[in-house]
Amino acid sequence: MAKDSGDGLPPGVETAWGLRERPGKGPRPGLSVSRIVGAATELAAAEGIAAVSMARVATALGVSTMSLYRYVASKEELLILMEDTASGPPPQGPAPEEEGWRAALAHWARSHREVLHRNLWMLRIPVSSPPTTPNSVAWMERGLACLRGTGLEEGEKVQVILLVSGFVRNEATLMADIEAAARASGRSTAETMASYTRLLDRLTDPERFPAVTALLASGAMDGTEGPDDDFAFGLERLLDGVEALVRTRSGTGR
Amino acid sequence: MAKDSGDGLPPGVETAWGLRERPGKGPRPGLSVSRIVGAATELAAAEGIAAVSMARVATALGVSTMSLYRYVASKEELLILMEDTASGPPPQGPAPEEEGWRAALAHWARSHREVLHRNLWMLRIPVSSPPTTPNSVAWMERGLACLRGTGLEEGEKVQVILLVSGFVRNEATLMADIEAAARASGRSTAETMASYTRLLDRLTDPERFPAVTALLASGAMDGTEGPDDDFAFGLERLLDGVEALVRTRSGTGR
DNA sequence: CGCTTCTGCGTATGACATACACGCTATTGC
DNA sequence: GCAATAGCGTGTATGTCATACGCAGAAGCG
Repeated sequence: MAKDSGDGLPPGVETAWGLRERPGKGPRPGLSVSRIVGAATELAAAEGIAAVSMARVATALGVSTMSLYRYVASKEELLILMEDTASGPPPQGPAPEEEGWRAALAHWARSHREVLHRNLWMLRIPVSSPPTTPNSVAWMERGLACLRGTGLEEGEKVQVILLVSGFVRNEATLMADIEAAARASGRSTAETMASYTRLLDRLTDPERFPAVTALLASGAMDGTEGPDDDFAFGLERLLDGVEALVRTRSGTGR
Repeated sequence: MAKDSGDGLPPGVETAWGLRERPGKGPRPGLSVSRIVGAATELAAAEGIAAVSMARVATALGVSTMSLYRYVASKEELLILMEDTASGPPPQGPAPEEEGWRAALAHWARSHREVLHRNLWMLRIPVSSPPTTPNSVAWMERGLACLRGTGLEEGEKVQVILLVSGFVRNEATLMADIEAAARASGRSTAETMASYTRLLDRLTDPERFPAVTALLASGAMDGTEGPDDDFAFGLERLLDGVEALVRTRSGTGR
């Protein structure tokens, strides 16, 4: 009865939290969750998330497909575990007391972005359930910690964190999409953008789409701004918005 | 030679733009792109995007699976067209000259949200290419138009629009995920949230996760705030951030 | 009329997640 | 020592999916 450690947490996730002792009954396991996750991640990094099928992961490990199900309840669980290990623990970063919440949160956001950048396949995993894996909770923890001393209510802090992480994810996805489209067509990202603007230019009647036409004419879409600038721009806007809120509260603002 | 209207625009998308005349040669088509899209959308609304397979759409229309490929080059194209028709044309909304860019952009964002809310399946479609369908360009047009008179550069306007639409999409996805999880477990969203916080509470050691522990203790996760409040909160932050930028420019700020 | 072109469709291919049942293995209680 | 037991690896099977290919008939063109 008390074997299961509580609410319906998937077995692999329980392993990740260090719960679930191995009851050394049957034959010794020839595999491990982490080996499976490792192989799957390698596959995803090399050929994209679409290449991650139970069959291919199994052959990469030299076992049969069905063996994996002894360690992982479903493919979805495998993906969640991949995400958790790829995220890794959050970085230390500057403490909000020393350099202010803004620097701390900006560092957190940039670290988050780097993780996604290094593991672009993460962006293609459909989100299905709220985060319950150790590292994702740890990231949440660090994000919240950035907002110590701002005077924000706890609920507001979560919202801010969700706002920032959503932005990071979004920005990274946009960039990854462009790069993926470029790679698919065998051209550079700049060429891809250029052909896209040319297409838009051909499609948009200046009368029906004056603002788009003006945008295209301005040359702003010619890709002189790199993705790093885009990210920095969005993050500054976001943090400005948060700062406006923080200033209305009793925090020091430091 | 000059039959194809230019760069590699998918045939169904060309139809959506009104290009591509029917060369009345063969037998009259018994189907149409819009009928296919309609059936697929009904299916998605009723059973989620996962239920949309070429086979099921075809049977819903009383034709064979392969017939669909006479109208649509691939399933991906079908999804794009579904998205376009479900979005519909953007709303008129207040002109920035009358009520200010902020009210205009807020209205744009809310309308965007309503579309997603009415068609939750849209959130599950993997984004693959930059928007080239008529309605998506029209939405972009209206978004840009909201920023008339702000003094922002064209490039900045796109970034702001991308920022806001990313936020809307993100917020809607978060909410849809919770609702989906609730429906899957047969409980209400409030119960689902409660069981989630209980789970987190059990997992998080107060020493390792002080901020999360404080959050849980504060009762802020007890779901008294509805999703509408969350959305309004995030949007205000975002617009505050944009406003900070606008104020540094020569625009009237009106 | 004959030619071209487009239609709908049947069949086939190869990939996929996963249920199920079997035989085997290490440990535990006796 | 020994049997019961639980965990392990795997083979086979099922049902679903997107889509390539080729055929037969229809509609318009000359």
